[in-house]
Amino acid sequence: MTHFTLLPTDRPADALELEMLERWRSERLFERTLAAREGAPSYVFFEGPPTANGRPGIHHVFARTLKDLFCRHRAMKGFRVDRKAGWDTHGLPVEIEVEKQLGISGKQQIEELGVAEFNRLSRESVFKYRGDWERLSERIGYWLDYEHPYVTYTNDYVESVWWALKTLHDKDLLYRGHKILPYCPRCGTALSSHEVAQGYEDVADPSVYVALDLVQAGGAEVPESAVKAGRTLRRILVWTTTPWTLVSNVALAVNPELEYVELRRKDMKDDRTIILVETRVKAVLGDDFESRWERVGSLTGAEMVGWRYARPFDWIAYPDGKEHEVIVGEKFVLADDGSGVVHMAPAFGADDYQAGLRHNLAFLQPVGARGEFPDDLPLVGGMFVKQADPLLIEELKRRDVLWKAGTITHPYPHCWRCGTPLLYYARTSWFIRTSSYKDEMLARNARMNWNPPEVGEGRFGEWLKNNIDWAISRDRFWGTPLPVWVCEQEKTHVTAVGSFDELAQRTGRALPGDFDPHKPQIDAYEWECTVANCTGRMRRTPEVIDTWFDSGSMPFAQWHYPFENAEQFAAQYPADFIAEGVDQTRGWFYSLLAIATGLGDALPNNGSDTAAPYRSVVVNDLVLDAAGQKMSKSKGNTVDPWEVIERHGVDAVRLFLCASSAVWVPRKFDERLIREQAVRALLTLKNVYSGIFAQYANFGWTPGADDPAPAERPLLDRWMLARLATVTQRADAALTGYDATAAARLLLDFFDDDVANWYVRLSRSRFYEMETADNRAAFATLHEVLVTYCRLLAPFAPFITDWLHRELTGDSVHLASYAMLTSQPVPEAGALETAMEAIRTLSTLGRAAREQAKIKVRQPLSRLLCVAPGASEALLRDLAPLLAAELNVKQVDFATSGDALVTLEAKPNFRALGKKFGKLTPQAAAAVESYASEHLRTFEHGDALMLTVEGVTHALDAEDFTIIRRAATELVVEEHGGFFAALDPEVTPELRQEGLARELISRVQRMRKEAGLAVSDRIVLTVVGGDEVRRMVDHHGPWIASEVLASGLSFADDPDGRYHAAQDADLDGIPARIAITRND
RNA sequence: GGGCCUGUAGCUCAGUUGGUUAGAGCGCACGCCUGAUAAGCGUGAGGUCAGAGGUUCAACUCCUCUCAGGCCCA
Repeated sequence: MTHFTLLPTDRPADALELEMLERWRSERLFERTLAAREGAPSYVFFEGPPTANGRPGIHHVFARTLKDLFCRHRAMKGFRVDRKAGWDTHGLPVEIEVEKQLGISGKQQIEELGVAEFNRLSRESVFKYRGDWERLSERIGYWLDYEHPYVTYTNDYVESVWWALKTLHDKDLLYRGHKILPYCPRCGTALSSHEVAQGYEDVADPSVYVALDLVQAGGAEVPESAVKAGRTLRRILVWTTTPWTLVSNVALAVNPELEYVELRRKDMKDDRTIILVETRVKAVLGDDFESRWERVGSLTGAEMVGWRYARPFDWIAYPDGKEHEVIVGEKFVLADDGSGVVHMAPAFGADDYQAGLRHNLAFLQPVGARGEFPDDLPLVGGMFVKQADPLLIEELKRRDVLWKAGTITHPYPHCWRCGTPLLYYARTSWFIRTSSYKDEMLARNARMNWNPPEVGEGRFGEWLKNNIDWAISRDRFWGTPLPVWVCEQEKTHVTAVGSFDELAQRTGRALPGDFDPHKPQIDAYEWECTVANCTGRMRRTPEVIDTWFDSGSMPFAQWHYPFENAEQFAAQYPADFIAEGVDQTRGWFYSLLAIATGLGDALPNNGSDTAAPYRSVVVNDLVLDAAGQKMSKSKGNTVDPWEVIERHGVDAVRLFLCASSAVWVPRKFDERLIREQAVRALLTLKNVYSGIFAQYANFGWTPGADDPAPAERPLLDRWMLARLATVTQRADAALTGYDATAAARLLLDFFDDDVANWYVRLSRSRFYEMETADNRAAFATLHEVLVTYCRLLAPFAPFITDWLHRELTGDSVHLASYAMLTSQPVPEAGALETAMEAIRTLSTLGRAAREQAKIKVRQPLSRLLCVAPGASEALLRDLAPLLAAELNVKQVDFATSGDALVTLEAKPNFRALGKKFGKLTPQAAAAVESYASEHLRTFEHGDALMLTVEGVTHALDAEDFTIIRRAATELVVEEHGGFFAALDPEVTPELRQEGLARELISRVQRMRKEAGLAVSDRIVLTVVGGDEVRRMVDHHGPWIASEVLASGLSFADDPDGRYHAAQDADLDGIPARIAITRND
């Protein structure tokens, strides 16, 4: 006989999960699930590779749960879902980790250590945390092939990336440029826009106004001041938040279209004027400036173009042949802040640089790669530029050009890894010309199924519209080396190398067996320039590439395409599905798209009319702490996933993460809520299995041919199966549509509400008496429900569902399909669900009526009169016994319009009436509501009903209003939404007696329990009491005996003999004494 | 300053294409059950749907603005 193991109750939350993990491992279950789908159509998933240089946190659990969830669902739907793990192993994060470990900092110290040694340590460091990631991923049930991961530093991977870069180069999409880039002086490298995006922080910076002397205006020399010796009469006001760039000032910019004003002090102690943009006068000089200043004149920006001024610092000589100390007109100058005059330092600002090119301005760059001024500069020589600000402000004051100095708090980009404020800095860099195929990226993006859509259209789409070329080179050490060789004599002679073979060919000798494409080894490869008549040598450009280019290459590089696995890659591209956090919008989501679009038909299935490289993407938002604060180490509010999992089990954590709110809304991580929602839901599942199903099935039920066919089972069972089919279909649809939250909530609600709280509760007694048809029907139905529910829930809670599914069927749930166990359609399923819904509504109303009448459910009552609109009357009648039992009434009647006690009312349907009557809807509705009962009765009999409102006449039909039946009686009435339950509160002597019998049964059951009797133990029951008790026992004796498993029941005047238990009882106000003895 | 999201009961969240008593869980109050029992169930009280305008016969729902919070960008 099958034995269903009961769930142990007293074990830690995670004990069962740890057991399952061990089982999965020893069975190699993941591999078996893949093997089971051999030859099936593929559902392609790309794993975004985590950087294994920090411990995974709870937000990683979230993202990985989502990835796992949809992959499991599709696998159960019959797809083959390969899931290759991957590791992002290059880049600054790794280098910084090594620097920390060595206690060194910056490029210089790395070079002192030796790049070879540094990169050796980097390679080792990468997997310092790999164990953590693998253990946690396994623990949370994230199924991924960790035995064959792609690793971005391997030779194969690097070679594929080289191929991609060369392909882009051949398409003229890779070029070297000179641009102002955000630059981290500590790390010594430029950052890409998506890296910069991660590091904005509010900081206090100087806000400095300087007043610079104009020396030439409108072609004439500006006269000297009579008051201030050596100064001119006119000055222009300039604003900056980076005083250190004033050292490199070469020009001022005004907006030609803006109005500027010239002002002079009224007191004449100073005869000099100042010029600034009109709209900023009050902000700069104060609201009351008119009491102190007089307007000398106004002028447009255009008028000032070409004027000359004297720069604030004159330490650096201007190069010959370039313009300097001149006012230029630029439209990017705004009047929102400052003075409407912008100082230009072309080396330190993107706008400045462009203006410099347009106006042939001098280019001063007195700042080294470490962000320091040269040693020979006066005053601030050798200082880090930002630290030099206070000294420079002092110097401005000393020179009497400082107008005012304060501080301003504004967001400023910082290095996302080391926190150093970034400098905008002119650098040579390699770029991918992404802006040249921006439109195609947008077109592909529009074809992608974004969840939620607004991230694709808004956040990502808007950003793509403003796409700028991707600066992919990094002046660092541990990364994929840029496979570009440049002629030392002529920089335009450039060769991109696309494979290791090609490298060998170029150099003319085979690569060594231990060939390592990383720095510094790779830098030793060089050859003679092959351009005709050129005698230069080709040397590798020293940079490595942005690690985002590595991860964005994973679709092909994970297969070492195009050197190997072409067929496999073609079958695994593009991805059907990826999922990452919203922070990847400009990270991986972008790099995948930018690379795939740039490569175009160099990749299979990658036409411009596709959604490649990924068809669907699910974006999850942040995990906040319980108070809604962002988690951060500095706040100390991070959550250790291991601790949470140990406390609640990961099934509960996964369920909570999916169900608590839409995954693309930031969710608060509150353990209290995990307990309330997920732990409780799983507990109900376990209770129903152990406490109802397994416990009693073990008395002798196993699934088999003796079970009645679904069509033969009671209506309650058929309803349950109909619901199950509906829920199966809906959960499947939700997951197919990538709505994890809807699916999770649907499933949790279904089990709690429909299964546990309705089907099981109403069926409980059916499980006690074995081997009847009804008993077999109940077990078969509950078995099917449990098995199917395990399958539906398995993608969310893979542990407990697998344990249960194995107990129930002998097989792992993860080898099952996402479908019902048997799935024979239930006739009239929809009507049955509707009718049961009505019964449940009436049950609520009936209970409310009992509360209102203050009659407890144990006291039987004679009659409940109901109205249930919209449900099949035949089904309602068939279901009525359930309602009668639930409410403990002898009879349930459904009112019909013909009943004498019933009056009819019409409830208008505004939606339908609105279409007919438009503006007259309120009047029409009022008219409908006022219809008399008799009038409605004739309508029910088929008479037409015409309604005229203010001369407008329409025929009304059944859609335009709902007829509500009300019983005009003395009964206790509750109603809601057209549903109506009227309870007859009269307790007749017979009912009273039966109520007492129920009281007695209840008492005895409690005593049995307190006496420690098993549910199957037989007893002898003795009851002592007055006449009323005697009559009750006489009348209901057999029933009482069968309910409490009494083989003997006697009434006595006087207690006698020895009992297992005896007690005085108050049976609803009537004293009695009850004694029981076990009958062995 | 720009883009996107969010604001509904004490708390966490639902609320279909606008349709007239705005729902659930938790918590709370009261009660039931005692064959799921270190469980289970019911009933009830809680909301001017952030605020102000507008469109409409009708707005939690659509539009505009404001406020508050969040993410991303300048």
